[in-house]
Amino acid sequence: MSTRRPTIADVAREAGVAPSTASVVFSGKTPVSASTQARVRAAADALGYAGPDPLAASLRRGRSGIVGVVFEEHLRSVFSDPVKILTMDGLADGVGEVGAGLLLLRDHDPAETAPTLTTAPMDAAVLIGCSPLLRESLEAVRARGIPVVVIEGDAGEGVPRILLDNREAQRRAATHLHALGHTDVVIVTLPLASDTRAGWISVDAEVRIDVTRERLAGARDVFPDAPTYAAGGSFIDEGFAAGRSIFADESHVPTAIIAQSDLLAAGIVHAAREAGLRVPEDVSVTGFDGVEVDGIAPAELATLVQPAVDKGRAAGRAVTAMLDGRAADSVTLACEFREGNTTAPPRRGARGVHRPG
Amino acid sequence: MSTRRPTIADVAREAGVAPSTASVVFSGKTPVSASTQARVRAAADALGYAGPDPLAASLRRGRSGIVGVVFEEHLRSVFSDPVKILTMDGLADGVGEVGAGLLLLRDHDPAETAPTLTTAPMDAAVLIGCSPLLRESLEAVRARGIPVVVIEGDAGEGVPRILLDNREAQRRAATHLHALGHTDVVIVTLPLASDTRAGWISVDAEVRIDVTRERLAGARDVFPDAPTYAAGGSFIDEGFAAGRSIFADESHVPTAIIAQSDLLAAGIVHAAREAGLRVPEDVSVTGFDGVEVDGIAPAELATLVQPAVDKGRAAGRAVTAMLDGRAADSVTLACEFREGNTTAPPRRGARGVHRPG
DNA sequence: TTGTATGCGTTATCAC
DNA sequence: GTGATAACGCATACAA
Repeated sequence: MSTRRPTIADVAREAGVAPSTASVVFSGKTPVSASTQARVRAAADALGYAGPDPLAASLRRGRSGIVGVVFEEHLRSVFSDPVKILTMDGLADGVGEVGAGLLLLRDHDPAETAPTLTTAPMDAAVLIGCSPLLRESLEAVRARGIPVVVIEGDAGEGVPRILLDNREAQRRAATHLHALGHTDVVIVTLPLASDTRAGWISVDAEVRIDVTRERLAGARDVFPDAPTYAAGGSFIDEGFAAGRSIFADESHVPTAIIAQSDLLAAGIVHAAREAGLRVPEDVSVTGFDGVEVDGIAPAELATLVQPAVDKGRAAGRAVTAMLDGRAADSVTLACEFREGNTTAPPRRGARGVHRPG
Repeated sequence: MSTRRPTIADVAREAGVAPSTASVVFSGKTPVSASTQARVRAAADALGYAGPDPLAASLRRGRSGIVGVVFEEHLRSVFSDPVKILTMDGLADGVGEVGAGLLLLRDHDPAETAPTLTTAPMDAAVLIGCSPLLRESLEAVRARGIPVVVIEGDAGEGVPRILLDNREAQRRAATHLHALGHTDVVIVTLPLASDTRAGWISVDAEVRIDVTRERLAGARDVFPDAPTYAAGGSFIDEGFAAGRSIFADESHVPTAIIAQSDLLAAGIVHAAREAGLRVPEDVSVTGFDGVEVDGIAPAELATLVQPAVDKGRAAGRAVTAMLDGRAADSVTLACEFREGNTTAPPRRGARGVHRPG
């Protein structure tokens, strides 16, 4: 018994044909007579040959059939973020046309052996978000001549982007609050960077994550001086922590809170209830994303519904196009404001601007 | 200007060293003097060399750093199934230790170019579910000498399995209903096969999907003759359709319904309400999975909470072990019954009322 | 229709 | 510490 697996050369020898002939039998690229075909198959069976080695085949033809999907955070967080899940759904759909597999990647890898943005065998890459950190490795990827598409981020010149109208959309929510009469508003943002801690931030704090920056800008277009708390991630628990911090000082409770995600908003609603505040009578809350959040019924968040699935699908199409050698354009998708029931005019006797204590 | 990308050989030539030396500079496997190291790096920069080609490197070293995750259904369905998402989460965690990337695959591919179970460049495979259809391709994979682990399925001899105590768990729910006095029970199952249509099935209908079969067996251990409706998938809408069918005949409404998933159960609750039935006063409902389902509050499903994340993590660990050349054992994880508030003794006047106890 | 020859880009192994 | 060489396993252009 030979210790190594049989190769196509072995099969060819066993069948008494040339390696190229055997190869063609498996790929079907060229007509082969039924008799030799049968001989080759028989030889393959006899030897326990399982078909061409994917790695070798890929090397030879220069394509792996793999599209890398790169996330900024820890990989498992993808599966806890409802928006990302929807986007992946759309992406799977979009690349399905070209029939590629999706390889889940992180930007930099703690372990040594893992495939990363620079070392994964992929034909194209889709970045979800694009921090400055990621932008470096991206340079290497582009040097490899691999098509790249970015969802919600800026990867520089020549990289097609799939975007939302984050700033405009967030401004719409803020305008809605303003029209109701709110002036005493607190903003709760997504993380400022991939490694920041939660807490109150100053007006001129540097925001390294695009989505966060855009949505913040939209809110500040209407409420330039609103105190701002940056969360550590888009989780209900983070929103809850933010809410506790905001409601800690009972003598200064804002009349409205603009959260940059629905999960954050849900946590804030929980915190408000804990503090004995009614939503929206005592405090209005708006979210962002338009995902279904469990556990805050009968509250139904005022939010910006984003086309999460379409985002992924658009990215998939862009990748497909580039792989075909066609050009791909950037796309901006629009969010839709859904009023819900978590906003109302400010309560009577609202105090002045809330200050973090 | 050469039209092709530079290779490590080009870099070596440019730097005036041997290809092997240049290679070592990038891999760091062998000490290299600082000076040559610098020369090589400089040459790489000058040529715009982006590092070793992953495909070629993988071919040479026989490892791609990729773990394939295979699903029975359309790939995008993964992202709409809360249980699978949790399992993926755990899996990402589990393989993270060995630092592998996760490649999402379908078992058979409509398009030609996509990597499939048999053509993807992977070091190991994790199957989620294992239908007879899948079992064929699996043979080919094993022939390639690739370690395989199956979650919730049977892939035959020698393939480690990560299982739930589906039958026992479902029996526990059925026993609970029986103890409450129910005898007039309907079972709503998951799909019988990957392509079946929804509808009532006979007692001896063939069930090709393992999970469905096991859970059905558990329910029938207690209610052998219960009418059974097979859903077309684990969706709220499917449960709703099942419920409508069940409640269509007002003169004969069962006192309890055993659903094989929480999503199905949620749909059944909706259908019950639509039919003017109260849950649990008029009809009891049990689910399976223990995922949070939105929209049925204040109902809280009686269900079997399954350790979805642990399932994935266990699979990841098994893969890691096999990749290290160690043996991996099958694991059976236990579900926990959560009573919720959707079960109660059967309503008066129900056929065949039993005394509780 | 089949066979021949070559290269895809690396890296492991050994000698120096 | 560095270099020569030989695979890794396959697919394709081209000749027969």
